[in-house]
Amino acid sequence: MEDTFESACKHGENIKKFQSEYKEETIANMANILKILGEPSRMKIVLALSYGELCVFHIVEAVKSNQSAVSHQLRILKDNHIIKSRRDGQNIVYYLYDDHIMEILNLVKEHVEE
Amino acid sequence: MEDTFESACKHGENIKKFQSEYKEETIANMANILKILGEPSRMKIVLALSYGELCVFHIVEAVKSNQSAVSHQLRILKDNHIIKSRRDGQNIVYYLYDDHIMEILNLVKEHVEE
DNA sequence: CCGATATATGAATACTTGTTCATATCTACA
DNA sequence: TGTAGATATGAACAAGTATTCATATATCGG
Repeated sequence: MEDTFESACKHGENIKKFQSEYKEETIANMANILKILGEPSRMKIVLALSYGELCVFHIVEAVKSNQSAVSHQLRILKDNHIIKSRRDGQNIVYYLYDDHIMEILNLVKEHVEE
Repeated sequence: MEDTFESACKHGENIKKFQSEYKEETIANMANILKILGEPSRMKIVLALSYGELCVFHIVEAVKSNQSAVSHQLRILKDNHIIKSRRDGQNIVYYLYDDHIMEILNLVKEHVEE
């Protein structure tokens, strides 16, 4: 059994394992969530909320940004099920969707702190 | 002690905890690594390499891309210490820098598969 | 109901970045 | 040493997106 088209490397079999374990859609979903978290403005919001729910006013304060920018990012985080919101009087209170995201971010923090 | 400027929410103290625990630089580094992984083209390369080292030729095959695009992304991954490379004859063989990245990606995979 | 406060939204802009194309570099081998 | 194979690089282009500005919506107190 001769492969007529072969590089010097001998690891072709592992490619099939990779391709069967990771479907395009899975990879797209994985990349998508990381892309969303991979923006300082959004990352800050998530980390701030990890200490407890906050209204928009306090989020703006925490991340030292402005109301409009924060509101746009909150929308993106909410659409992607990273945070949820509820109304509390005149305020909208935001909080994390679940603990899973923070498990990931804690690992990332360890990683960057070596 | 009266704060003259206060929203209806009562969670201001947590903001300080967040700000002292996460410095700007830490957040920037965390976001940076997630941004890098948050691109399907790069994510695929990393996942493919998690099954073992590969030369560029095989990476191109694994991720179904082309030589130049892959080479550019390999550079970015290498510059950010996500992968390393060594020469093996005519080939350059790429492999993961350490296990840490895959720990993160495994968590992410769990997350998207619910 | 009205004004004030809190939040969301849409359009426009500016910036970042992934891909492509062409070409350069480097290694092995005849 | 010259040629072929393997990989890297640079410039140009296209596409995506974060921020800003202006404005809209919604809630509460009086």
